[in-house]
Amino acid sequence: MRLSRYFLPTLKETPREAEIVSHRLMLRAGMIRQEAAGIYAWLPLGKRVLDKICQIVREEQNRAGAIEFLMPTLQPADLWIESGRYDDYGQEMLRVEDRHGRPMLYGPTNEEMITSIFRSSVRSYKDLPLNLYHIQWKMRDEVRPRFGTMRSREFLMKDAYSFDIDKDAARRAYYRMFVAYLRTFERMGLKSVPMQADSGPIGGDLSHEFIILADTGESAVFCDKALLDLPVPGEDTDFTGDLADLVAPFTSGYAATEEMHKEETFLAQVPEERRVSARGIEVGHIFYFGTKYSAPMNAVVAGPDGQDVPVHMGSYGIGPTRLAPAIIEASHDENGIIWPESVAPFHIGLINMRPGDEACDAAVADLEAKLEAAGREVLVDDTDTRGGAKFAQMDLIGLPKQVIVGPKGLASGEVEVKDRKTGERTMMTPEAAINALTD
RNA sequence: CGGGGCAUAGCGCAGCCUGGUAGCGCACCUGUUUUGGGAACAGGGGGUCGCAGGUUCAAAUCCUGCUGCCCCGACCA
Repeated sequence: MRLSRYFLPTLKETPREAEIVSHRLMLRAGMIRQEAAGIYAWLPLGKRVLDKICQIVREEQNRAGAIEFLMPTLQPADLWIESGRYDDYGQEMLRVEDRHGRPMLYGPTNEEMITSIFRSSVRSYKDLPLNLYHIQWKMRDEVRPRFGTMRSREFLMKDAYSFDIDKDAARRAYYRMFVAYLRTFERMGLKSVPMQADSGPIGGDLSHEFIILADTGESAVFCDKALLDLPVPGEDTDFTGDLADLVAPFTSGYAATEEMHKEETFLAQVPEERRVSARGIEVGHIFYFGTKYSAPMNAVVAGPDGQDVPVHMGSYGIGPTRLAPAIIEASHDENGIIWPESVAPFHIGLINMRPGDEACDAAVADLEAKLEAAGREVLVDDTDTRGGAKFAQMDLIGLPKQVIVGPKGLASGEVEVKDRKTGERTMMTPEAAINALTD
């Protein structure tokens, strides 16, 4: 991609409304633009990041046996009246009426709709287990949206819904998502800590929030440092088996958000040197809720004995529009964003120091073609901006690697390769650069 | 929803107290010189001063009402 033909409205100065670093950097890097309180447009660079995040989420959901589909953003109110949540949800639910006067709503979540879809098509326990997910925009009309897309009113959410014949099968489904979540966040370069969450009226221990530690986190969290060092299950995990043994290490240590925190237990259970008291960002939430929706909405299947029983359900959420700022909170420096390779909008920033200079143009075009042929995504700065400004902008948008092509280097047949994270700069031949960048 | 603040060019701001027909920096356009870590000079374009009323010969400025946005708290993926 050539910067001269791209749409990348970066800002030198920070818009006044942005308080936290990820919000400032997303605005400055031209990733997002605010359209109303808590409502954002995703500009091309931001859209690329969002797509990469969604793709990782998708791959790990699929790996864990979930099946992607898509439900609409607008839902008929009837379903919510049936579940009893239409009145409970209050003003956070954006309600609209269609031209026929039919009450509709912009979905804040989809339990009702998925239950309705399930019950109309699934009749037998033989069709279970089933886990369906989608990645769709949600709307929660919060009183005070803030922190950019970290807490927006309209947000993208991956929500998965599992259906099982009984509680034990539902637990296994829950563990599959548990492991999928650990893997998902790790692939984005995040250290996530599952923390037991309030499971509401259902009770039990099958509700976890996945928290990443960051100074700007919205809630205080407490955990055992040992949990931070646990290895995450690998790609070869067999999701068809019971994952209880894989999950156990993550649920055995102390980890709690402030709502669930019990100081006495924390002090008793965790040795002083391992006590972590920090702030966290919730990037995922999974829970088992039994027959909460299936019973009132009559989502039943015939069991082996031929008798209908309500299915046991769980739901599992990840917010990609929150993950983008969460990753930035975890990975930036004073110059801008530092994207982990896996979610970087482009892998390489290729800077032409002297556009119009024949040798520079040719070297850049050659590098661009070869890197792209090797599957690297390259953003070429071919603008006639001065060098300093190019460097600053490239650092701001945080591409993991930069290649700088200019007359000085080319005089000795070399280009400069720079690592965004370490700042390390190395002169090498274009061929060596291609090798170094296409491992 | 309680408390506080802000609204003037794309972004950051001054002007308002003491009314007189709008300014600075960055960004943008033209030209020249430049060019390896946010260039210099010269010229230029862009604003119904959030909206609606009112006071006045005259309102960005004073008064009233509204709207939007931000921050702290409570609430929430």
